[in-house]
Amino acid sequence: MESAFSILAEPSRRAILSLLASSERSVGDLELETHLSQPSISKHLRVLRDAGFVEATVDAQRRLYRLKPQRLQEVDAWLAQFRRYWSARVDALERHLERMDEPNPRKKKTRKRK
Amino acid sequence: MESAFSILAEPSRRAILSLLASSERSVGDLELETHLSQPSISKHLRVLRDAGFVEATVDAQRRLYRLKPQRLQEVDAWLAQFRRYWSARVDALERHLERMDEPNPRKKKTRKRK
DNA sequence: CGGGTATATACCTATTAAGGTATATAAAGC
DNA sequence: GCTTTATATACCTTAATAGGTATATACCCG
Repeated sequence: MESAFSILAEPSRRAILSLLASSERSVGDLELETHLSQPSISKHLRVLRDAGFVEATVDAQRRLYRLKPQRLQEVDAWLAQFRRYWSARVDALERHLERMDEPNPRKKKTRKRK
Repeated sequence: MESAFSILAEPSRRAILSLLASSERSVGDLELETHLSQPSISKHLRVLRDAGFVEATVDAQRRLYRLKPQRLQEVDAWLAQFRRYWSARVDALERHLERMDEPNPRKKKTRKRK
């Protein structure tokens, strides 16, 4: 499966997701609320749907797209490992302790090249 | 500036950042801890540095790379708009209320094509 | 059924970006 | 000074992807 990040790398897709964050929308709605052409919107929605970021329901000729949060949660989860860098003050201690135990002896002879 | 997401789209770069999350490392350290070639590591570090995700200090021939959290915080901030989808139960109410006020009248005549 | 509306897709082209190999730069230490 | 170590960069080739235009599909309504 495509990584969540590679899907989100595309600015138009992020814009679409931001719009869908507030409520579901049709392709036409999205066309009006972005500067994108209709085929472009449809193609991005296809990518987002295949990747599990959105789902659609049929309303006559329209397709109503809405957000599916799981893939975005993945990103949130990946970020967890870095959050102590900005979350709380106490965590500065954690980082300090880790520096005490780095993988770099920082002096003396070195490893060898293959 | 390149979007944080496009930088993170590359799996090797995410791996490098994950390693740096625990402590700073030299290029050689990273080479040993990943399956990447040295030029590949250097090139990814270059991208990460230019994008502000890491910084380096000189230690003789070595360069010691460490994390700079700001760009990752950007991602965290962008995610904020979606967090109510998975954070608390109360937020389900929010979403429900928004659905009451969608941009789709969902019946009757339509807009015109240019 | 026919015309207009809504969305999806095919095809083409251009750009970007990644990996590989080779090489350049620079410092270490004898 | 020469050799080894550490990292950066150049060049090449290949693959992925985005946007555009044109067209297909499907539904609505009179």
